[in-house]
Amino acid sequence: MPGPILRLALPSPLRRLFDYLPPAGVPASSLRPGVRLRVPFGRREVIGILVESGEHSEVPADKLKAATELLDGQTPLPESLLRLCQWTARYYQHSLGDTLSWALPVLLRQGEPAEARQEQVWHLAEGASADDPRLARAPRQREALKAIAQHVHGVPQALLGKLQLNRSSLELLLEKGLLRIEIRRCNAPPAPHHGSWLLQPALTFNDEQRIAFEAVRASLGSFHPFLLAGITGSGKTEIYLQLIQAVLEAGKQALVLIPEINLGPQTLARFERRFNARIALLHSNVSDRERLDIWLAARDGEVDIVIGTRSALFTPLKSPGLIILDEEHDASYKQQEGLRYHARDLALVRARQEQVPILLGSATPSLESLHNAHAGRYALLKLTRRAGGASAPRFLRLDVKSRPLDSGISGPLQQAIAQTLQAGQQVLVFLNRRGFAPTLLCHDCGWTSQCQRCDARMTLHQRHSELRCHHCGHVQRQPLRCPDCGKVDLRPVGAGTERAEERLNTLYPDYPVLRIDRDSTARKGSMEKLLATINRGEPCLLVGTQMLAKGHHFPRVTLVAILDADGGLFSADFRASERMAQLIVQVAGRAGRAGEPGKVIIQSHMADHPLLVQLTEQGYFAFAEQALSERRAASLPPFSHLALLRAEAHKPGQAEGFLDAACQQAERLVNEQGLGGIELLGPVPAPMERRAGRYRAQLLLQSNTRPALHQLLGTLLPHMEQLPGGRSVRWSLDVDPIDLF
DNA sequence: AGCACGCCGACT
DNA sequence: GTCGGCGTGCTC
Repeated sequence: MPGPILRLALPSPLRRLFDYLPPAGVPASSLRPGVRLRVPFGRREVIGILVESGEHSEVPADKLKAATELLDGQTPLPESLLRLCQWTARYYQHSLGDTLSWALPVLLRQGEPAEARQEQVWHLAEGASADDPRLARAPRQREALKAIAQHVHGVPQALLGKLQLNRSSLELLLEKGLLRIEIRRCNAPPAPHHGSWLLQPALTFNDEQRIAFEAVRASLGSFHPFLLAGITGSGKTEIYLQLIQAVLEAGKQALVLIPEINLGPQTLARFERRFNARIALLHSNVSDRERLDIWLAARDGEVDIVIGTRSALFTPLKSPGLIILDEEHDASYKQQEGLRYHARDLALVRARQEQVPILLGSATPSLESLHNAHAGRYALLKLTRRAGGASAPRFLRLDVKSRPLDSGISGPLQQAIAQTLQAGQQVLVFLNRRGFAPTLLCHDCGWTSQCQRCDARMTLHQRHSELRCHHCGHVQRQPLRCPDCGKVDLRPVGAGTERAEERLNTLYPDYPVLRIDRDSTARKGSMEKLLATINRGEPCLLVGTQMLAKGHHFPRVTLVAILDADGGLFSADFRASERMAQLIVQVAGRAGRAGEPGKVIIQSHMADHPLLVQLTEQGYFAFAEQALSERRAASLPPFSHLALLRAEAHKPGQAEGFLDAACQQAERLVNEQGLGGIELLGPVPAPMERRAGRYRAQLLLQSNTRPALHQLLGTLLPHMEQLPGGRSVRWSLDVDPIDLF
């Protein structure tokens, strides 16, 4: 029997629930977990979510307030979603209320009804035609009919004005039985036509694909994690498609997660070509209203396939059948602010909770996932053959020690590029650094383009005559003379994509150079334009950042040049080599697909670095084994578990002082609770101590076991909320950080 | 977080 | 004289 005390999760960083009395006149039976209630909170009103009911409250009776309104009379939030959020909040040591704020559509947090809205949609009636004799003397009606006929899925009421259709012609057509009105949900994907789920026949599998497909299909209906490790072009997507087909045939829904890049439309198009099904795409440009409508439709089973980026993980499904997470190694699955969750890890939890199989796919799986596969936690499915018989690219490590670099491009590389272009083929030049040059230097007095607010140099963007800080976004005009000594001898140091583009233009004046990075594709449609040019297939040069490495296929590229592999070999970040290897393999995978074998030239000052040798001579999986054994030896993840406490403050030393106090607390707790195998590393100033005008520090907690780490965090955080100075210091916890900066 | 309260510096 | 800076306290 539910008691009179309601325990609510509220949108607040405070890691606890708040007790309320039921709103006046609302029967206790309608107060089920997951309903939203409007409540007074401090001096404002917020929307909370009922987590549980109880008989008693610790809170003194005179402080207890009553909720003002019950928002969800009929349908509470799906229990499965609530459960996932509770797990998430506990794992990431985050407030449940705030976790729900990240997980739910904004409009639900603002009190919008959690019920589907209906709209009227105008359709052409069966057998209706513009040649109907009754329209011979009704030109306006005939035009209106033609306009409606253009829209296969009908015209929603709201769009009539935009199409300049007036109500009266439509009414007359309706009376004549030439139009009909359908009532359907707003923003719901169009209902499938009757008949088969397939619009296009499935492709034929090779043996490896069949084995992988059968393994996952056999596990439909129960929790089972799979790691699909398939080289670029080995046909992973076809496996996804045929598994989804099996899910649709079983009357269930599929959730497909993709990285945060422009792959959404491409993926959607491919799915829409194959399936006669209701497909919804969730990405960052979907409006709040649409997002809510899709959320509701998925919850009600009115969508068959949900495709989306990180946050789509929290889309409720009425009858989930399968979760697919493509490019599972991609860092965009990890949220880097607020609730710092990893969608890949949470997808696993969700799959287990909902008893569905989950398929993680990648050509370059993360070391974490490979480790899980080795440990038997995931079934490993390998695809080693390229479909269509294209051969794997050949790698060439080019030692640039003591070679002159011309805007980052060595002599031998210049020759290789020239040969490729002369052979009528395309070249891809990869450089993971935007702008013209990372620094501007006064040759006379040594001044550099230091950012005012960060411990970093501002990057020269020559095309816009600007210096930009890539860390805080500060922009200023490019100085013509040195701000310190006034001399006119400012020199760009180092090279970014803009400089490489300029140099390549000079070196190969007969061929177009296309730059692809965040700056060149910022305007809508510019990426499509660039891709269209590339796909025409004429010889040209592509220069760009990791944007080039993801998803798109360039069949006419036969030479890939990686200008600088050293960052991945020298960095202090223990994940740098893994990321570099993934990037190299992913970029290499863009080349040589149409029968012509691809060549990949990697410039490095450490051309015989063991990891680079391993990667280029024996492939990604050999590299990964080597990297994993190094991680094991150093007790780094996945052989240990990390949590990172970050703090920042306006005054120097303040953040460090705060973390010092936290560290002492943590030490005490470790001793009190006899927690072994935990190390507290720090606090230390962050690798870039000053950023956006704030001084930053961090404290790393490392543990041999996950339970010990979580036990420590569970007791440490409540103390930290009460630490003095907690208000002038902004701090946050990152469980399983993926970069330590 | 959000929002109020409260106590000290340069401005209409 | 006050407008407003951010330290500190609280939210069932």
